[in-house]
Amino acid sequence: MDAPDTRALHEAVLAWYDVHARDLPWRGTSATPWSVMVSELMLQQTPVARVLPVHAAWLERWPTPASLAADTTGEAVRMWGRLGYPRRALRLHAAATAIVERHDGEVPAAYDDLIALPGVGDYTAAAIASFAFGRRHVVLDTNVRRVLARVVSGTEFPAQAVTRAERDVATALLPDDPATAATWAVATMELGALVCTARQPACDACPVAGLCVWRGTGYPAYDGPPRRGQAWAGTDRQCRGRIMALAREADSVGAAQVEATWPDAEQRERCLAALVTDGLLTQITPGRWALPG
DNA sequence: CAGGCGTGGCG
DNA sequence: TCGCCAAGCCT
Repeated sequence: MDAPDTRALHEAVLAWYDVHARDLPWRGTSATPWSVMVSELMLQQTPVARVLPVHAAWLERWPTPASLAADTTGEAVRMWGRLGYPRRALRLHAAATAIVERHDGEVPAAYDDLIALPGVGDYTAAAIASFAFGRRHVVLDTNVRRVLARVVSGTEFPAQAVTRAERDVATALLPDDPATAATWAVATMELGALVCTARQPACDACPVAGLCVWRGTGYPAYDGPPRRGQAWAGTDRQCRGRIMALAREADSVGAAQVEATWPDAEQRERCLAALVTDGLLTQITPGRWALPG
């Protein structure tokens, strides 16, 4: 089966998005670049439903990069709540500081300026430039990668890391007009999020089912290397999470409270020290810790 | 560059 | 139930 016709693909996906796009607060003309940037950091590895309330509260409290930069990292971590990966809160705070220092408090529009900010990698830089400023960039997130793997390449899942071939496919498919390219980017992401999902793709509802190589070749099973899972029980990540949950809920925590969170003393102390090193906690007195003030 | 880094919902 | 998954980044 041949790769789908680019024009037919564009028309089908864009028409579908026009009807089915979710009305998310960081989309649309009223969303500021800062709102888009905050959403992108929060959405890294985190479902939309969990981001929505935190994003709203965050922008209410810190409507500009300067307002966040003027507050403490500890307050940023506290507001981050249970979104997970709390170092993202530190990076967002650091990015806000850099934006004030280097860009006069305005979120930059250029990819090169964006990717130089803490917590902003290739995907996030392309996403902000595209969604907030209408620029033309290849936006390769897990959704887009899965959609292109199936529709164009005929495989159920993409490789572990982005390959050159994969980027070439995405580049070739990117519409020439910047505004259309930006819509294409968000539309392919949305298609992956709502229809072409990882576990149970809703091909009946898919606008490009008739063009899809994976479907057209009978849904060949994934035959690549085993996909990386995430260990959890007993790991440092779980231990760190327990300690951070305590710290978010109180002004400060004592050694006895920390002890009660985790039985293995050596691991507990190691994680506590690492959290301090990471800047997520500070030792305020001997045997007492708090979010950094 | 493979592995570490949170959290919770869902099939 | 429990493994898989959710708009990655950093080292």
